[in-house]
Formats: sequence, C-alpha cells, structure tokens
Amino acid sequence: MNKVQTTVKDKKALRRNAGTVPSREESRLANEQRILHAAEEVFADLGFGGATTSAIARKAGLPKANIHYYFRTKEDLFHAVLENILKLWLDSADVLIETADPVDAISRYIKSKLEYSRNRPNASKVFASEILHGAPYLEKYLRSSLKDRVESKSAVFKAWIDEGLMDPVSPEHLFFLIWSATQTYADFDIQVAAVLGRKSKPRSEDFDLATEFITQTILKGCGIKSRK
Amino acid sequence: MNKVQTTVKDKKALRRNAGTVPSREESRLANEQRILHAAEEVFADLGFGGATTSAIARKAGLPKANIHYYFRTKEDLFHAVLENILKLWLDSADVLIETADPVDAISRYIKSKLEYSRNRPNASKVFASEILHGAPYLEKYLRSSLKDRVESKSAVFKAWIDEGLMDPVSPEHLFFLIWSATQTYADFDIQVAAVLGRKSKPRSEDFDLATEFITQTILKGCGIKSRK
DNA sequence: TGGAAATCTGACCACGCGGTCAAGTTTCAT
DNA sequence: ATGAAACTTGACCGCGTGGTCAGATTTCCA
Repeated sequence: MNKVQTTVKDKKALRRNAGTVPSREESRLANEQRILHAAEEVFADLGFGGATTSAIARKAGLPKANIHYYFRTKEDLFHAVLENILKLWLDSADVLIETADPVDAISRYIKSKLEYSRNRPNASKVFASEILHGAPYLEKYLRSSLKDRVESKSAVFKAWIDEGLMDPVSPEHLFFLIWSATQTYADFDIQVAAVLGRKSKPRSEDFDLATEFITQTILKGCGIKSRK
Repeated sequence: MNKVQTTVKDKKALRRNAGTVPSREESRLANEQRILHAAEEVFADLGFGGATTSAIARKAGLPKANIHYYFRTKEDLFHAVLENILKLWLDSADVLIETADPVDAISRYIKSKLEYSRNRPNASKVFASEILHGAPYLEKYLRSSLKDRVESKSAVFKAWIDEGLMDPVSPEHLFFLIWSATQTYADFDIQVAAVLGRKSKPRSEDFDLATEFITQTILKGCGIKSRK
C-alpha cells in the first residue's frame, strides 16, 4: 500500500514498465490521429452537416469533451481533416515534369490517382463533398494554390504539344478528365460496385481494369507519344 | 360589409375574376413544384444533413408547416427530389441503340449529359451527394434498374465491338468514364471555375470546349468508328 | 347554398446538437 | 518531492431542429 515506486494501481505505470507508455507528446499526437481518422470516416459517411461530434467521439473511442479539447469546434476539426487531405492531393502531380517521357509520366499520374482512390476512399469523399457543396472553406485554396499548380503543370503539357508529343488539347480540361475519371472509383464506389455486381466495394481487379482502361483511353485519345 | 358575392376581402376571388385563380389541383401541383425546386437547391448547397426544413420553406416562400403538409418528413421530401432526378438520369442513355451510328450516338450521349450538367447542376449535385454518402436510399435502385440498364446498353457496345466499330473496351468502365467526365462539370463546378479563373460558375464556352474535348478524346481513345 | 374535405399556418414541443466547465488525474521539469 | 501545466471527463446548458396540432379559411360538388 505504501510501495511508492512499484505500486500497480496505475495502468500507465504498468505499461511504462513494459516499455510502452507514450510520452505526453506521443499520446497527444496519437489521440489527434485517432480523432482525425474517425472524423474522416464520419464526415465521409454523413457529410459535414450530418456528422455529429458524439458519433466521431464514439468511433474514436473517446469522450466527446476530449474531442473538443483537441479541436475547439466541429468546424476546426473538419478543416484539419481537409488540410490533411490536401497534402496528398497536391503532391500527386509531381510526376509531370517537362523532361519526362509523356507516356510514362501520364501513366504514372493516373496510376497514383487510382491508388489513392483505392486506399483512401474516405479522404476522397470528404474532399468531394466539400467541393460539391460550394467549397465554403476551400474556395480560397482552389483559386490560389490549385490554380497555380494547374497553370504550371499545364505548361508541361503545352511543351509536349509543341514537341509534337501529344495532340493540341486543353491542358485544364485534360486535368478535369483525369481527376474525375479516377476519383469516381472512390467517390461513387457504391455505384461502381452496384453496376459491376459487387457486394459492397469494387474489387482489386476492378481497379486494375480501370487503370488499364483509363490509361489507354487517355493516351490514345490525346495522341500521347513516347520519346523512346 | 354584407355584399355577399362581390366583396373584395378575398384575394383569390379577385384573381379568379382576372382569370388567374388556380384550381385546387393546380395549386397543389404548383406548390409541390415550388417546394421540390427549393429543396433541390438547399440539398445541393448543404447536403441532406445540413439542410433544414425551415431554410427550404423560406426559399419556397411558404410557412414551414406547409412543407410538412405536402411532404410528411424531411426524408420524404429528399426522396421525392431524388425520384424526380432519377427520371432525367435514366432517359439519357436512350440514344444508344445497336443500329445507330456509333460516333453519332456516343457524341449525342456525351452532349446530352453535359447539357444536363449545365442546366441542372443542383439536380446532379443532389444525386452525387446521395451516392457519395453511401446511397442509403438509392442503393436498391442502383443494384436493380441501373444495373439492368447498363447491362442492356453494354450489349450495344459489345455488338459494335464485334462489328469492328470500336476497340474491345469494357463497356461498364466506359460508362463510368462518360458519367464522371461529364458530371464533374456540374458537381465540381466551383473547382472548374476556380481553375479556369471564372468568377463563380463555368461559362458557356467552357462547356462547349468540354463537350468538344471529351467527345474527341473518347471517340479516338476507344477507336470508335462511323458506319458512313 | 350547405357543409364535408382539403388546404393553410402560428404556436408549440421534445429532442439532440455543439459546446462549456469545474473538478479531477497525470506528466514532467526543476 | 513538488507544483504548474497538460490532459481527461461526467454533467450540464441554450438553442435550433424536425415535427405536430388545432383551428381558421378556402374549395367544390351534391
């Protein structure tokens, strides 16, 4: 009862002795991640308006008040989820550089977009839902960062066009086509599954076929040629 | 005060004399339409969970209780909106018939899908939002009517493939491509507008360019040939 | 022209929501 | 060892929501 150091009434101390107790910072980060993950799922299922903080808390296995300790308001939490997703979105176009081989670069881009749809469907849905409902939070970002990004990557397409490596298509609309064609397998997975007769989610082989089909159609449709 | 027949305290009677009073049925239908229209807009903006019946009532210019007189619950109203939209969706694939000219039929199909995106963006958004969030109401329909529809129209594509009029692509995935490529101009109009530097909505000329680009890319990408 | 049926609406209600708070417990630098 | 700061959480609150209802008004046809 008075063994000060070794008493076992403290679960944390027990785990610490097993070498598993997280430090303050570790557990803070871990909790934030749990909350963000749970929130992503709930927002994807119910939308911002339909989601409740208590549903998120339940899914994260924490009391509701704890959610509000880490994220002041439901809106703050939603924004944090979106920020997380944006990073993934931005980086994917990095394969598109002027000196790359067009066939190679575009194939990779489509492939990575589809892998994202397969691996992070909830992230894709939250993002889609935000834009669908008028992007009240993201609009600024869309008009600045994304627009700049697209402009700079459009220059790559234009260079390829000048080199005769692809047909003179509108780079912006080509982006819209690639984005929509690939994200539809995440955002509308229920529809895809229904049409293909899958029980719930599209299968792995459906994604493979989609990759093949979209890649071939766009390469051929835009007359994209290899340097080799 | 006792002029029984001609008293003017009754606005409806006044209008009736001007030949404009709607009958009971007319006004019922008119009200239903007003409510459905307002609801479509609010659901598109806020999603099912974010929409409120009083916001819908305000937009329709009717007291909230009246909304509940015509549609018992918010869910009933949402379903009514969806049913309305489904009709439009189903009919659009009618141009795809075996004896048609492939280039012609697919061009028309893409064109009509894009016109729908331009003219009824809110309808498209409500539909998208429902599927995005797991299609709790539409799932049955997706797995039956839509699947049947796609299967029967896939047969048309297969016949064309056998005739050597197009490459041997997966008809289902071709549908996914056409749907996503065209609907993105309604569902993600804010993103399209932002990237193209438009103030709010994409312009008419953006839709024209999109039509041209998508049609050409898919025709060429799938090697679709004309009978002529 | 009477009165049943349909339509309209202001006032109301129970409920669940986002958010707060005070009283704890745990951590950790000193 | 200490105590300030960080974290945890059950209990609570005001508000706006979806939905109800009773009573007034209008329509319509027998």
